[in-house]
Amino acid sequence: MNTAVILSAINKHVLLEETESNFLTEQLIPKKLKPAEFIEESGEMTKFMIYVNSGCLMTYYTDRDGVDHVIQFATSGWWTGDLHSLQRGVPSIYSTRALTESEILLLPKVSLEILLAKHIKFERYFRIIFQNALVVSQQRIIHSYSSTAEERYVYFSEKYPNLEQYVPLKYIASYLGITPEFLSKIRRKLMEK
Amino acid sequence: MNTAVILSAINKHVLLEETESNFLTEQLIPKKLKPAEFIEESGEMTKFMIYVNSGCLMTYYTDRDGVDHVIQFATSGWWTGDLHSLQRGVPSIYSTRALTESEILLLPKVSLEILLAKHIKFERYFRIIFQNALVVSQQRIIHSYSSTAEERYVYFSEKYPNLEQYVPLKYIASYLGITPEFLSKIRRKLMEK
DNA sequence: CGTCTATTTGAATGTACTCAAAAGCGGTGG
DNA sequence: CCACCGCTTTTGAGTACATTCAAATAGACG
Repeated sequence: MNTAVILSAINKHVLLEETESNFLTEQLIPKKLKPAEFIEESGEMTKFMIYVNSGCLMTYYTDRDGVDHVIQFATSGWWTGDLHSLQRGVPSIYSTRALTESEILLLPKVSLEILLAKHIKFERYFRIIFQNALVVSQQRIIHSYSSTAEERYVYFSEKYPNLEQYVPLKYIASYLGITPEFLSKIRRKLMEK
Repeated sequence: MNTAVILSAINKHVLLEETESNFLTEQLIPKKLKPAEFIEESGEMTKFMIYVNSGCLMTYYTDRDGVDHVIQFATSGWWTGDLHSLQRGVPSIYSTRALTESEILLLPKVSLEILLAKHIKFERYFRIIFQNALVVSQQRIIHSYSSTAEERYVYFSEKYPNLEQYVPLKYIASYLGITPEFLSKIRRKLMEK
């Protein structure tokens, strides 16, 4: 496992100096995950940001009725984790686990803080990352309010065509905010067309 | 109208130098809005970020059926506007207008870029702002998926008790993702309790 | 092959929407 | 000061979208 991928991804947004690249590389903790393996469980303190090098992870929230709600699928090139827990030092309300064999890089909270304080470029990088994520998140809200479940599903499968191959449908249903049974009915209806 | 409010708000996150405060102050364009007055219309390029000094604005999206979907109410101390349009230079899909008499400060796109490039503190400030907004946005998604319309309304009125006094119910319904008729029925049901 | 989990199916139900109409409410002008 | 206008909110009946629950079927893995 190496850090070439993340460095080139970051360099699309900011131009890192040699020292900055090196510093980041030293801080990152590589880790491999097996399918279904947890990297973060709700109730725990979040200790790092998670960068996905390869594979696919999902982050979900379990409500008071015990129902899971997937809030994000993270594939190669995505950051994931619970920002709120990380920043405020409160227990996380999310769990994150691998859906497939995955290679990830962990950036510990302290390292992130040093990175942000000492190396200006990273402030810029994360500002851009968060700004983009915010735009996407707001678009998701709009889309969930102005479309039917069927439209949301069609949109989802067009946007993430490959995800469907290895993500169980029930998690996709959860991400779309519907029950697995209803997703099944939507899919049958679409097949018949 | 003055900039003391915004400066002190920013200083809660980063410590601005005198020169930085001054530079920001010079860039900000104060503006007063009357109720129902637009500051941004969908289809136009977004030219600035909007800081709300006083009053209340709302940002909404009009879907292909002509239905409005409120995505944000911005009261004193909030930033609003269309980040996506601002950053990418594409026409905005959102409209923003005042709900009450409001005083706002406009930060032009170019000024923002200079601010970010030349004054490190602002990268940090906006990184924090966007990060917090992202957390809130994700919580809103979760809440909209794991609660009924009634629960969402109760939560909303507890979280923004004052908003209800001057925001028409139909916009609150829109923000909650329900029809005005249904909100009316929810309210009656709650009154009867 | 058996077991466990995911997916599908169907019937009954519930939540929220649509449409149409009435009631309320604030402003404006005669 | 009241009548009228336009807009918001309420009401009710009928409907549609999505859920629940129970059970059958299909797939994956040891």
